[in-house]
Amino acid sequence: MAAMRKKKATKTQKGDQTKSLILETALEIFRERGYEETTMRAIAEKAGVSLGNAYYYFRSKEYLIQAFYQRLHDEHVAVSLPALENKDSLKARLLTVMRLKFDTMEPYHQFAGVLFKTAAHPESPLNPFSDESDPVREASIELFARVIEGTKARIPKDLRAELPYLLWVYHVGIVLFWIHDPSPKHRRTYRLIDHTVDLLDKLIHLASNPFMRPLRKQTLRLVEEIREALPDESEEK
Amino acid sequence: MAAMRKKKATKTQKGDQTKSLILETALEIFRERGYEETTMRAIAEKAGVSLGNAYYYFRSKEYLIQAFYQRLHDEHVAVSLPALENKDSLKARLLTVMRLKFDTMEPYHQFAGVLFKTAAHPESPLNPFSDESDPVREASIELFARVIEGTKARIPKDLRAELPYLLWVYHVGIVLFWIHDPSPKHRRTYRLIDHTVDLLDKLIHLASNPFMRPLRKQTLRLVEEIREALPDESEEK
DNA sequence: GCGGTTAGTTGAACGTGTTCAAATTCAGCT
DNA sequence: AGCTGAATTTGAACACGTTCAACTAACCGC
Repeated sequence: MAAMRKKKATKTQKGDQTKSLILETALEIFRERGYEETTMRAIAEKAGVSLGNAYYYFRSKEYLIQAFYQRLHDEHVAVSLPALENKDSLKARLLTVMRLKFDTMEPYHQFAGVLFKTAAHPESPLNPFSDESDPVREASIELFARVIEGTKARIPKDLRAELPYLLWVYHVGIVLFWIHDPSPKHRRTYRLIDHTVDLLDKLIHLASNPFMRPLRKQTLRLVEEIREALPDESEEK
Repeated sequence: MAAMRKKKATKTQKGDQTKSLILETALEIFRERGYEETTMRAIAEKAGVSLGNAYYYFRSKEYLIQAFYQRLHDEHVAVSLPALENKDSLKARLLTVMRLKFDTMEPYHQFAGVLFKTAAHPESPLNPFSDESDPVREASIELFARVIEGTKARIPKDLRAELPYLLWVYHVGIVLFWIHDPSPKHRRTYRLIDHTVDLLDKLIHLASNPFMRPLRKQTLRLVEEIREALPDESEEK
């Protein structure tokens, strides 16, 4: 029941090696050809292992994406933390993190779509909403907590507590937009970020107004209810 | 380029018959066994046609879902319109339509997940956001326009114009929740509807306050930008 | 060393979505 | 009736994700 880090622990050093060899190879072909067009056979062949061996380490093709997503997040954190150091305002900090997110994802745009395709499916292991123990989601929310921690804005406690999660949901929305964004260099996504961050900043200040307290309370209660309802079936067979 | 109603026109009366026979059969097995567990072979066999024949009328298994979604919407409209007749307030009207939506979808809960699984994929023909000519989406937004038309609430023109679309997006969100909702009879979804409708009602009134005009304008400009960016590739081969 | 247990690896086989060239039906025309 | 071309129908073949029984390699206690 507790959150365990890995799906299937490799027991040997050699096993680790093989596993990451397969993952590297898979990501390489994904980047070149996209997800659908990459066959498990091609991955296995290029990695120099048997087809069955790939399935020994990754329960399905989808699980390769989860590994990819993990890696992407690590990279995002790695570039975000230094960039945040000299930023004070909530707006600047959020803007920084959001922009860097998509800088990081850039090379994978064409096959990132599949992430949502599978992620939205309730029974998919990649579903970002269910599976309480999903480490990537937790870590991602954690990053938004950092964004907020570092600012001096006067935000009520109740809102402050939910804000990391809310920003994470917001970021999922922008990712969804980005996936569909056909504009060159995804300029539209960046413009959308600029505008939404500006708006969010204003909304947060508005919501922090004592005048807004009842409505804010009601909204937050709702958010909490939704959060509770979602993480359920962590089937972790 | 113009919105054409059907993907692939059947040219004969007999063709129409075969097509709907296949669809009926498919929906029946879907309801019994779920989407993933239903094979095209099983559909063809039960319908008494060949495998290839099913593909003559439905380009892929996914297209069967689109047809299902169309039918579901028709049914929803059919029960919604009469129910709206004796309701005046925006809140009551919205509540009615939302509840009926999920009453209608109830029998299909277990296989509705696949809708989102594929719908979120940018290249999927089911993607509810792209494909300008998608008749189901248009019709669905139209229903929310009806919800608003029938009320006397004083809503500014600019907001009134975007509200049908915004409510449609809201409804998509609730559907997403419902798909994941494991509570018996999906009570949680209904509770969520009650709460969110209440909140939306308040928000709409708040946004209609002259005091809120600048923020409202900014938000609506943003919504418009997002809407413009999305519908793109209607590949209609 | 040896037996035994566990980890890792193999590739054939299966089920399923999809394609396609060929066969069949059918309506309209001469 | 016979012809023609389009609409419809067929089923074999293909490609791919996934499974699994069997095999090999590595390690551990004796």
